[in-house]
Amino acid sequence: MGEKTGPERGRLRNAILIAGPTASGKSALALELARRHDGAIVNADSMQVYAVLRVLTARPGEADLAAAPHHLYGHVDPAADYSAGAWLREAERVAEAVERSGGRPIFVGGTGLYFRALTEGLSAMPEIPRAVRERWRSRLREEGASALHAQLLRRDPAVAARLDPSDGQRIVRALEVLEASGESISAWQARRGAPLVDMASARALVLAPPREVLVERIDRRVEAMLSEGAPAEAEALLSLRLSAAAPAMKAIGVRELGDLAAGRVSREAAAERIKIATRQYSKRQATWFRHQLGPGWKVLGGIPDARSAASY
RNA sequence: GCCCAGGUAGCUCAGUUGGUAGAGCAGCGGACUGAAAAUCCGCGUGUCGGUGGUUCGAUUCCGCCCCUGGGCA
Repeated sequence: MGEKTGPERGRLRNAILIAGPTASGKSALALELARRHDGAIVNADSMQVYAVLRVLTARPGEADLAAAPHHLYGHVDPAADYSAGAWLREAERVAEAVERSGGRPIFVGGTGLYFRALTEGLSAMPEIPRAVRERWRSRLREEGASALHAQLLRRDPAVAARLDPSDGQRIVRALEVLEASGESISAWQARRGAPLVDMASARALVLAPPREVLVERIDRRVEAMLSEGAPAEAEALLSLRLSAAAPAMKAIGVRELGDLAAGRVSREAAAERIKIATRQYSKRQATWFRHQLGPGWKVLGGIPDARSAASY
């Protein structure tokens, strides 16, 4: 809202933040910390918000949900438009409710951008009319990224210069914001949003286990998912016949298990492709956390256990 | 045992009329403000099966050996 807070200090004191790549042990650590600090777990993962995908996104199961309050898990219709902005608004509402009731919010997830939103704020952005968004996206599909980059170069040269001509997604974003508001996206971004989380009083942990450890845990997790209903889950999502562009459709495993269901690949091959995609994803996450998190984060170089959690 | 095909990057393969080799995938490094499990950028990581020979020079040509697949016995 229009309230005046300090430029850097977030409103929310004493939050706990746990970031880390897939399969690094975030959820278990969050549960342990929730137990010790009367915490309420708040999801900071862009895929775990979606209904339907529980196994495939490694969302907490029944036992975990019963052990501590959990928020923002599986509550979004996979057909809905969702975004970092929508998530931040929900996170703010939930965190304030938790705080009012005397609990302590514990944000857990693997989406770096969501943590940045939390700790640095997100600039206000204009609403993009559906027709505008659809038009630029379809032009991207039909004309390709570099044609739209040329467009952007004409309309907003400074922003175009900063974007790679192949980066269709960001080019389209710049174009739709410009068209919807008449103002450059760089002008919107220059007006920094206020952070929600006060880093000075927060405990911020980022998990960074050795790569080999992560790879091994990923392999095991994928096998477990396959035997715990992931194929049926993917088919359930696919049967909704959503646009291929819907974010939930991009969850790792959906495409691969769709191919399996259609008989285009063997179970073996599908498993291997899911493992590879997950490894690549975890690598991008690790890079993000290595370089993009602000100051004040404590790096944990291994898989946390219940005992070591006492010192966090 | 004989014949044929093949042994080149982690994998699948291309190539060098003799001047120490390159694609895809995998992998590694990086960027990141409302699709972020997204989107994008960069990087060959190699006793060219082994060993002798010919040659100024052999992964390439020749001999022998080893391994794999197929065929004949």
